Amino acid sequence: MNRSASIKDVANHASVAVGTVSNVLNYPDRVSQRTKERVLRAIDELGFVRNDAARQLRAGHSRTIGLIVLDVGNPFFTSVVRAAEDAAALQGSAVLLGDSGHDASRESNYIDLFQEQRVQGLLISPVGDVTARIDQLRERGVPTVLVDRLADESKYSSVSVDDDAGGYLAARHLLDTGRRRLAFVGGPTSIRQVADRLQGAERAVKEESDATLEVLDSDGQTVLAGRSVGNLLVERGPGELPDGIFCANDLLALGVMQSLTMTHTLRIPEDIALIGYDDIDFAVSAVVPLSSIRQPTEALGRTAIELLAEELESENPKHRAVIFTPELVVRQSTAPAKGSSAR
Amino acid sequence: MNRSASIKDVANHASVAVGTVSNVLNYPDRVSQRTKERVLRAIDELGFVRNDAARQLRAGHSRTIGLIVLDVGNPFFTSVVRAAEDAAALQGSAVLLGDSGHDASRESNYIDLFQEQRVQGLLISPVGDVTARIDQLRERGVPTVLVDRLADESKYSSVSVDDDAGGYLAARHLLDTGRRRLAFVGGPTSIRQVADRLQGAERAVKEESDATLEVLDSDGQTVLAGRSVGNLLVERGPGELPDGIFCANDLLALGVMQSLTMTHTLRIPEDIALIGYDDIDFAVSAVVPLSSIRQPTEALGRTAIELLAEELESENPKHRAVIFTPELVVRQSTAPAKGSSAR
DNA sequence: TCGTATTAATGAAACGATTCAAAACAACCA
DNA sequence: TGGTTGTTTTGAATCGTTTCATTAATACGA
Repeated sequence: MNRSASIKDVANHASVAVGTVSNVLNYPDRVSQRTKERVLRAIDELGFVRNDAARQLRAGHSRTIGLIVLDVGNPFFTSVVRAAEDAAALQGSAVLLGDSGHDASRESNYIDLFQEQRVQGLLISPVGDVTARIDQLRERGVPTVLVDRLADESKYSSVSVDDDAGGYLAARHLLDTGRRRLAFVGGPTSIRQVADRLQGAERAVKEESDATLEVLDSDGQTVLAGRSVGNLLVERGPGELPDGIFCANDLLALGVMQSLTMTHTLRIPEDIALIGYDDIDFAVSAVVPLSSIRQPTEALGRTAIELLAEELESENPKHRAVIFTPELVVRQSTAPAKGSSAR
Repeated sequence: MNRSASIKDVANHASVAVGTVSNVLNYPDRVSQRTKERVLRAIDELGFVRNDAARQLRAGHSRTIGLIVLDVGNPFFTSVVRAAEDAAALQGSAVLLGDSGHDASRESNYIDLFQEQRVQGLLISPVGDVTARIDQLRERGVPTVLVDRLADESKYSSVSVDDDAGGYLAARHLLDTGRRRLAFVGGPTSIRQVADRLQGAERAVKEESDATLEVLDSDGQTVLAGRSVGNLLVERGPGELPDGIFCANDLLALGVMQSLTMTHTLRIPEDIALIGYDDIDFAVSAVVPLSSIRQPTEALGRTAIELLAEELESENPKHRAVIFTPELVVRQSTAPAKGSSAR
């Protein structure tokens, strides 16, 4: 059996018209019990499987949604993807996944591919400026929702996380547990996320007249970069040290933690409290379990699908920019210092 | 502009027949320079994009390959996926990715979906026993290659990694660097991978008459499980300790490392050498950079696509089971003990 | 200028599902 | 029995490509 059975084969086998087979598949109520059974038996006997290509050719659109992320290996996106897939499945759509790997040309290739596939809509965490491309897609009836990027609500729908709020949350937590000499460790502030988190932290520190915030630039966002910063810290005199450190992500924090704990002169959290960002799996199983800021990735993925559904339903575009607030996860690395009066 | 332009629109706009437009797209050589230019201009002006559904309806098959993995969040699979995507792109196919999440029903849903999409073939890292399903697919002309699972070569093609060899490699390395009292730390040996790695290690140890191997059961394969095992070790008397530990994966090894380094009584690698498995990103940035066994994930993904291509080309099935050998990655955690004569 | 060989362009048919107006059938009452 | 209403079933038309047998155009030599 080389060619798979078509609806016509099923119709012949069951001695009915093709339209009837189609009705059994799509509008079972229109078909009498008797013929329905005959048709279903024929389907079973022939091992008939719907040809989706023919289906969507007729329908004019597919039942798939394109999703392009910057890096599927990044747990943040992995989680967003999974939530989006689940939400899409609920409304009967499947997700086509593309990984741009921060590469604009790969991104462009995926948009081309998805356009050929006539996806219902596109979710994209863009590499560069894709507004022109998105506008063009919309003209052709393919709505787009931006993911992990705040967009001008009058023009596009988007889902994003408030990094400023996350930074505030982290710094506020350090202050609330009695720390006053804070330090921010983060890569180049040209990265929006880093800049926003720093800004939020500054906002929190300004609320306390006796608190200070020192900014320590890191060379990237890796464990090794964090260790370098940590090594600089341990060489300082006791009076020059911060008592609370907020790292722009968990990898940096783990690196800092390594330096501080390796030398055995500084204890976490007694001498220095430490908090990261992202709440990666490793945070909980660090030598000292790491406090962190968790991003609502499931909500991001789910909401992105919902916004897309909204765009698909209404003809006139009424876009929404949904901004989520991250969540503080407290662990041992920021346990209150002895004798401090946490408010 | 609601409906996107079709090949017919392009033909009208350029005052040629539809067949000519199709030829410009598929066989540019058959078309004269002049008309080719006219058609291309029309395509550009109308923003024409091929409708892939119509295309594959005509062709009878798609240009996509289905890939179902157990967990996209697992770096092992992430890497396999990326390699498969790249290899597929080279031969002009795209990969549809499905994440079964170790759930047989999700797996089954993806197989259904891919069958409706008329994928050219299927790569699958199966949850349960899918042989019946695979046989059925093959009858309908959809070949399948098993990924990360060794299959009976007379029946199926597969790509897998030799865990026994990996275990041997790890233990042999510990022996070669002078260690003699080895320990294996690993979860339930009901997991095939764990059992095979242990078996390989035993094989290496048997080669040295003066070497011993102790098996320490861990409760799962996590950092915390490793730390528990490590805590038991540090309570032992000096004479009862192993001098080389092989952990069934890197997470366990990192946990063991945490326990040993936290107490400051035992040094890595001077007192105890430590080697893991998988070579995750964290291995290199551990407090003591961790030696590990790297699995050739890129080769797995690439080869899976190649085997699928072989199955697609030849009508009569001549399957191959390709087994890859993992690779030793030496880092500081297994640096030779002082004064030992590594051979 | 004519015939022939070569190259280019044409357009109907096919792929397989869905849709929908029309036909067939069934049920019911007068 | 005939008419009316409601329920099932039918099958041609359609979606947008590609294919391929035909036809048209062009080039070339005698």
